[in-house]
Amino acid sequence: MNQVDRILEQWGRVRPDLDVTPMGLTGRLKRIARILEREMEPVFGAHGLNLASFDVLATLLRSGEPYRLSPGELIENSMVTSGTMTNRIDQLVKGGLVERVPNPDDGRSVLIALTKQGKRVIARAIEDHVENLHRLTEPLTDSESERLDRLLDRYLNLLEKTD
Amino acid sequence: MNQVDRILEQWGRVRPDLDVTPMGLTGRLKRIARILEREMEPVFGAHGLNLASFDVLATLLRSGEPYRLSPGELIENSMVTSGTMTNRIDQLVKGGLVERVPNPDDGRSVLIALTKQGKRVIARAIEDHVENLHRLTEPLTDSESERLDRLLDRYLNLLEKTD
DNA sequence: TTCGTTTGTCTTGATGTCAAGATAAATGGC
DNA sequence: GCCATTTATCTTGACATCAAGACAAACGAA
Repeated sequence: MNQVDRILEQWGRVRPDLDVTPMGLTGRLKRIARILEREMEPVFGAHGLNLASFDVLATLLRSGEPYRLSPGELIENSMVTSGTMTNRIDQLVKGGLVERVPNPDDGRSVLIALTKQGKRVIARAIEDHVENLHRLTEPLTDSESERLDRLLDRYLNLLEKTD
Repeated sequence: MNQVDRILEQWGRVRPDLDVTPMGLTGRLKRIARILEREMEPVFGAHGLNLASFDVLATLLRSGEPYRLSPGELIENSMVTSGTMTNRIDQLVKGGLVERVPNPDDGRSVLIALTKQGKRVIARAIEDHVENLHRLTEPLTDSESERLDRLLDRYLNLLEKTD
């Protein structure tokens, strides 16, 4: 009996007219996501990063050579607004991890490029992060992980389709 | 093929030495949680609330008569810091939805009590919210919802045990 | 070519959150 | 009963985010 179950029970007592079944699923999702986020942050911190800066650098690294993307491309990958991305980039520029270079194909745009130091930092951070993810998912059996991943995949596809 | 799958594929190309399998599960979780949150906000907004104020009011309502809890109890329910809860309560007091009353059993503490208006607002908001949750989970079949909920329940219990 | 529209990025102001510490009451060993 | 410690809440300062709008370049229909 965990926190979410207790919440469902309370609603059943106070508002028995409501069918709160879906709250179990969404509540657990939210809670798990929150816990995972908090477990990830210290690993980012060990490399001088936070969730936001790690997110941008990792997107650049996995885009492959020459490790350059426009702010617009970074925004698509991160589900944040343009103002947020400007701020994230500013911080990274200040830390010397990326630089803004003019986009030769579009005068309105710039390209965000990993610096040498930025590449070094994210290349190491991603290793620790992946190791941390293994630690965080390993309590589940392989079969459970697979089934959970499949169901999440299906749900995500359904949610994205609805928009 | 969605965004998360694309990310896994990119990592496979750029860093084939890393086993990024767990990233699928955690990435989808995060993304779904984010989408759900954004789908919920407009419903809260329709009642003059946001996620934070809805959270506090709903906790008070489902606690049952006399709809009073200490800030500490609210903090336990919401996974936020004490400073955050102080701010949330301040906003609700300003809006006339709750009031701070002295705690007769403990001079350090106060009780946060739903006002008449607060109770009216949250009682209506919770109905719309539950209806919205049904909409958001209904693309899944009953069987899928159940299996997903069971797996999330197990994962949440495992994560909370580890702490 | 021209000029209105679209696109890509940045700016501004407000808000919600957190960490760290302040404050005041309650608790407990002596 | 006294005082150090613990507990409950609030304060402060910093920061990430968002919505709305500003700005400049690119586009496209006439």
